Amino acid sequence: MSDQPDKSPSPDKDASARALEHLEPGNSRRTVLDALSRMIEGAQLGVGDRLPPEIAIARKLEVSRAKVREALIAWQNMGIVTRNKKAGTVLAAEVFSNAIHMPMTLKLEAESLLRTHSVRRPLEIEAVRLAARNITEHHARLIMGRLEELMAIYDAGGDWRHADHMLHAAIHAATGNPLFAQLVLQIQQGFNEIYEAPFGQPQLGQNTIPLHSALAEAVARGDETNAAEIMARIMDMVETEVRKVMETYDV
Amino acid sequence: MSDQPDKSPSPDKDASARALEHLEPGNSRRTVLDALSRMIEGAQLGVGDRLPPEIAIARKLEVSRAKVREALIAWQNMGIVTRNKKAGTVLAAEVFSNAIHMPMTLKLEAESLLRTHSVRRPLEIEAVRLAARNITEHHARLIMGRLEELMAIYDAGGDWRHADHMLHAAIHAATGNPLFAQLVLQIQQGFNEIYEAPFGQPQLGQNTIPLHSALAEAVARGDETNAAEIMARIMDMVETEVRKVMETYDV
DNA sequence: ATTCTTGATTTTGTCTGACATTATCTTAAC
DNA sequence: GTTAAGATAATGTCAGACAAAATCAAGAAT
Repeated sequence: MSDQPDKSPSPDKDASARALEHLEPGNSRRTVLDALSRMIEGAQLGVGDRLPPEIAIARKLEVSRAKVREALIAWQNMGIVTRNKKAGTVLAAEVFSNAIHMPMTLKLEAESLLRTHSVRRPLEIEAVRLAARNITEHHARLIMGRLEELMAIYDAGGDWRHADHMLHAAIHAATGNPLFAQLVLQIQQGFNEIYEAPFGQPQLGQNTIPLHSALAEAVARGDETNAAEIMARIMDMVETEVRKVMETYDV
Repeated sequence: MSDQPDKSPSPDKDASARALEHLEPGNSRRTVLDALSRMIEGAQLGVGDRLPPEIAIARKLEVSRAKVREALIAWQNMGIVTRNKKAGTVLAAEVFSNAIHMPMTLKLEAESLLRTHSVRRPLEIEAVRLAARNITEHHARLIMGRLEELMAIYDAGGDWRHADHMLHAAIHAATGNPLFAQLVLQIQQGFNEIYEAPFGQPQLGQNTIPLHSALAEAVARGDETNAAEIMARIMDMVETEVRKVMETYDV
């Protein structure tokens, strides 16, 4: 058994202790988060490092534990840290002491993912239907080209998200109606913003990639019904995955 | 001294008391925010209305004040509510707006009527399907009320467009997914902008009004299939009308 | 020697009750 | 009528205790 420099045994504890020394009382408004930011910067904490326990922070900062708690929970809600019973509070995203005001990124309200998805679903289905109906040789070639790129990256185990997006964009283009592309793009962005931040699990939709071959072919061959059917199946699979993730994380 | 209906002295208090009755214990994780969401929806609270005080919520929900506090602070951080000492917690944004941080600045201007319509179509159909599936007595009553208003104005030969819009809004509300309302509203606005300016013929969709009775009833009775069918017919009729107008004016 | 179990420990999660602070409302004085 | 002082009601803060859960370590069983 070789050493595992990736997940060293107790870097957290070191980091946590080191970090504590960078905390100073200094009481004023917005103290806690600022102090923590300075601490993180000063102690050079990175993603995966552990923050000191609430009670230690509270003592060092000379405030009550409740106040520290609320501050840390605020960060948790922003996806900056994760919090677990014995594991403590762990940095999940880079924190820049200035950028903490984070302009109200999106927070995960319980069902926002599913809501977003349920709007995307009919649009995507209608889009492939239209694309199949209005398919031209030019667009068919474009779609099959994008499919090829996607499958190459997917088979190689790379990050297929961009390629996936390009394939869908090609299909939207084939509808002859740019509104579909615009709308679905925006919805998709909203979806990703909601999803990636809190869960940090980029592989949502992975299972649907193999289905994309059949989808692209159906569209290229002009088979409206089949294309719509496959897209419906893809959308349902995504929904299932979303529900599973939500369950896992008890959202 | 005349009364001031605009800034009534204590509407908050009314709202706050009314709201309290929509709170139910139900304990699990993430309870508090969910319960509050339901409360806001149930009591029909809007921007500017006041939530009950922390302690009242805590008692009603049978949890500690600290827990309620953390939940409310989370919403505060999201910009959903504002909190002040004596003023209490006040709704600052629609609760579900956080699900939709998307800019949603659709540039519909240049697009043609038909393009707009073909995006609206699947959304409206899916919306009535969802509305019928999730229909509640409250929403059913709301929809039928709006239908009555619409038909009264229509029969009297008045300008029914606002009433029509209100009916559709009620249906969107019944879906439980505010994204539908937002999207369709924007698309509809784009549609109107494009249409009214060049053609100045406000009665587009006139023929579909009689169908709205059947639509509203189908939704209210929870008949997904029938509702979707009728909506599809309505959308097709609108499309036919648009084509006719375009032909007439040689667009 | 390895695996499994069991218990101790640490940390967050929750509750309780009290007091401080402050924005608003009320009342009284000018 | 306007201003000023006090009462009030809400959030803000604190301290201390216990519960729950994840990790860690030691010992037992294979």
